[in-house]
Amino acid sequence: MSARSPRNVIPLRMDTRAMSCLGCEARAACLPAGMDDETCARIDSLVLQRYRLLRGEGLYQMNEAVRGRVYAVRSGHFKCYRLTPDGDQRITGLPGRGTLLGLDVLGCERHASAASATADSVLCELSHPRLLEAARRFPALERRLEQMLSQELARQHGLAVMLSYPRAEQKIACYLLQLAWSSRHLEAGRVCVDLPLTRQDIGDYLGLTDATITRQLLRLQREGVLRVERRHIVLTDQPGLQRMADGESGAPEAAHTAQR
Amino acid sequence: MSARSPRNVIPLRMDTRAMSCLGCEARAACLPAGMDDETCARIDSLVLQRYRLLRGEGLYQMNEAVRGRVYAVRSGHFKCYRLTPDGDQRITGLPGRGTLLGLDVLGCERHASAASATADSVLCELSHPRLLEAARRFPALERRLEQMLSQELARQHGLAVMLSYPRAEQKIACYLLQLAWSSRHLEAGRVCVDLPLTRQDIGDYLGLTDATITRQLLRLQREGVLRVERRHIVLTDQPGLQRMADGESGAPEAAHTAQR
DNA sequence: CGTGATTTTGATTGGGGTCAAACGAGGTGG
DNA sequence: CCACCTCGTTTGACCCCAATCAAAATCACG
Repeated sequence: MSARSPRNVIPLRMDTRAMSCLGCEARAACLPAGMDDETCARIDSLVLQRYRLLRGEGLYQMNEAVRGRVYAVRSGHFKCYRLTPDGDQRITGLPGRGTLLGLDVLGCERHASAASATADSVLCELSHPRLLEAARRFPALERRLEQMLSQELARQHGLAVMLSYPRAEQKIACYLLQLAWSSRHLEAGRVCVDLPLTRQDIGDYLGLTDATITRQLLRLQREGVLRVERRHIVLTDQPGLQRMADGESGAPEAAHTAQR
Repeated sequence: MSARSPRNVIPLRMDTRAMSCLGCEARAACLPAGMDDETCARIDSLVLQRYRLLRGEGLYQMNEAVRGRVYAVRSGHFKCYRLTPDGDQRITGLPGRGTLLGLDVLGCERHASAASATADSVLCELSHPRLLEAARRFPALERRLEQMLSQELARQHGLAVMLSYPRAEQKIACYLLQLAWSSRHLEAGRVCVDLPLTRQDIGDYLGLTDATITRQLLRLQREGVLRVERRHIVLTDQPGLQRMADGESGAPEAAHTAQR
């Protein structure tokens, strides 16, 4: 009902380099991307507070009053979703490390979607008006802000494309590739990803059901392009996965499947 | 292959009030929304040129170099889409009157999606750098620009929600309601809309096929919520259509279909 | 070690895709 | 004015994929 309760507001020590933007692991993907330490420190000084949110905790609810805040994801993952009249959630985005939350409500009075953490996370809270004011004074920040908005739009376009794929296999392959693209950590030479969501949530995101997610993942494993270990996925054949995302089925039957 | 060919660049007379932003029919939905004539005239002076595009003509192609331009739709409709490797299009957005095109490529070198007119249209071309510079000088414009970006993001969220509806009926109902919301012209007391797209394109937009669009439209007609006359649709029972978009089927069998 | 959440698995069904043909309207040229 | 062509729409038959419902299994956590 109410906003995020104050007990979750854990003011982390912000004086150390590690806790400031300077030593942030998301620095390269966040507002200060590509900027020198001096500019980065200026951006850091815009941060009002840093929060720690536990998996499952909400940041804001649907229809909650907008408070002129923008949040940067320092670590963890979030989901943004709307609740339909009949009670199930439709996910509108999955902001991860370095992403800004709250850019979609500038002219609005109330949030059109809710946001909650899908993993233990740390957020940096900024005042939206102060951020804009700073942008006006520092052109580099202004350009970066525009770029991030633009990226966000492009990301949403990608989501629309993914959602309109006809086959479940394509959607999941595409989703996994996206994850692999952002979280690049290797394991025995293979790209591997940790799913930040339950099967249920992945299903909501892709317009499928949890049962289908499970089945398709196992199918992809059977086809030999990846290995599933609960939430941990090892991509053993990334090009093959890419081919599936592009719509080419496992069986190479189609010699000339030009559709249009 | 190449950009919009120069012969389509029809420099319309811009000196008259009717052709300027002051007398534009999209004024209330475009950049100068809510501004006085003086500010509106300033915005008008930012317009480099106005183009007339015929139905089917392209504005830019995928992978075309970005030229630092932003386009405002003065009249008509556009579709933005990506081509998949196997040749069919995935529509990422359907900008209409008053919308800005080209906001999604600020930090990019090349367009990730193509744009073309789905109806005879008039575009206003602006220089992106000059627009931003003007925004810096006029806070009202800056706020409006942010608001439009924000709106665009919210629109995309709505698209994602629509695409993840499980049933074709819901998607189409939702799409029609969106159309009705923007184009409000009445006919014998009933809201009616003219589809700016072919069945094929609507299908691409909603992740369905043209055959399904046809069948669902006729089904909705049989259910009595609308009348189909080629591209012209009369909504005879808007609340009923809304109920369908919300997922409540025609048959009121479900007393407690809580799913989650 | 029990409890609830998450994941897996199975059997069944229906919605929408696919393919193909027929139809209709608008435009062009003879 | 009509023949012709093309594009968009309608319609039908068939089939497959993913939803649904339900139960079992596994994991996470106190």
